[in-house]
Amino acid sequence: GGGTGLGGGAALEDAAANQGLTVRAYIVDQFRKLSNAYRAGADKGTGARMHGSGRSDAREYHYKQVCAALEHLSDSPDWAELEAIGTQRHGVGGKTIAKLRELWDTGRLGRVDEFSNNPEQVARELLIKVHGIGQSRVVELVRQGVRTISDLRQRTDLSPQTSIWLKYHDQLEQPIPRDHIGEVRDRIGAVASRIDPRLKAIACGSYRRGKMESRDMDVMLILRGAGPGSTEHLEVMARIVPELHADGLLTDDLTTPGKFPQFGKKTAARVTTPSVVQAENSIAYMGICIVGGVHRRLDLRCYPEHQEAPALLHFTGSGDFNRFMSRAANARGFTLSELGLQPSVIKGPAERVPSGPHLELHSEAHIFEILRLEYKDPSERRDKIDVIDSTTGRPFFQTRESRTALPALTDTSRLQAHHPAAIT
DNA sequence: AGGCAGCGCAC
DNA sequence: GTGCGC
DNA sequence: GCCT
Repeated sequence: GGGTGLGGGAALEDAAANQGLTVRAYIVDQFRKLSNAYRAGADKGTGARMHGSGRSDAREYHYKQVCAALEHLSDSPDWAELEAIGTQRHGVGGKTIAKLRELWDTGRLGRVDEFSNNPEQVARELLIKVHGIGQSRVVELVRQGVRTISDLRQRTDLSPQTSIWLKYHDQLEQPIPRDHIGEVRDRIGAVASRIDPRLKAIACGSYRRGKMESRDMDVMLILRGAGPGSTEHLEVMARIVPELHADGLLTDDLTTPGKFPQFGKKTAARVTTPSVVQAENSIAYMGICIVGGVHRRLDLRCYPEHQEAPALLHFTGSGDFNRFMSRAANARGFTLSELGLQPSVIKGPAERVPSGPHLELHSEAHIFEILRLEYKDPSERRDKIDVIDSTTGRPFFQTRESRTALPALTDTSRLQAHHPAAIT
């Protein structure tokens, strides 16, 4: 390829330097902007049916893969290194290489400029950060003229969850210091063991991945001794949330913790809807707590002990890592979720159905082992390229050769021989 | 041409 | 069932 | 947008 002539890549180096970034960081930033733009419905906001309209989700996904690949470049890649990822990295194709070439030659991406010069697109990317405003609502709100958070506050048709979240908008945007999350876990753990001494609290999410700061708090409760068939863990949320309000930790609920809305005074849900009945047995809680005088988002979930390993894996993330690990599981003939791991097969169009029992999972490492994936410490679970095929030692989604399901492992009888206590 | 993770909760 | 969050 |  060209670009190795005099001054090749100078425009790119200048653009990066102007922002105080390495060339790699600048390139990743540009593609991350594309991913964010498509998440915010970049090709859905305009009435004109442009080419590719309606593929926002897939493109967001695509550009996330591209960012993962680009993260593995050197600080100052030459053109040969950039071009090489087109053949070396799964998910990077011709259009992406063309965009890299555009960056190399001009230091800019026309598509990014297009988006940042479009006030409606800028508004969509701002407003989609609000809790409860997703791609669908943001497109409609912006179409109706909403441009700023202030505009949004004027609306009378916001969901209760969105209204609550907006009350603390500025505080919720602030990063949470690591220490605060450990403190909240301990407070929840103390309250939990008063309710039932079998309960233990574990902080997951980016905290467990070792980050010094987090965007929210993710705490998991495990009911020790609870096995398959037990439903006791479903009653925990309705009992503990009122206690956490009384303790002064919780200030607002974004989900209904149970059938006692009088305890969660500011609960977002109404009293008589079917969802409240359903919420009697909820395993997932989302709310707002206050630590060190600052309001923070808190997610709380409760699982029986036999689901500890898959739940821990799932809620430790990252989200991208989960998606690609699940895809790897599918390719191996399994379905993976926070509830467990079980053999499954494709049946008909777009339908995957279980073909065997949930396996007994002793630990996170056990899950990696069954799937023949290299164990990754929580701090190493970042993206697609961290999902490693342990039979080759290479990223699961990097080779072009097709992979086969694991014959020995999709054979359920043999599986149960290896793991005699498979769970139905 | 179909798939891109899989689930719980609000509505 | 759709929208949303994780 | 890319893979199968």
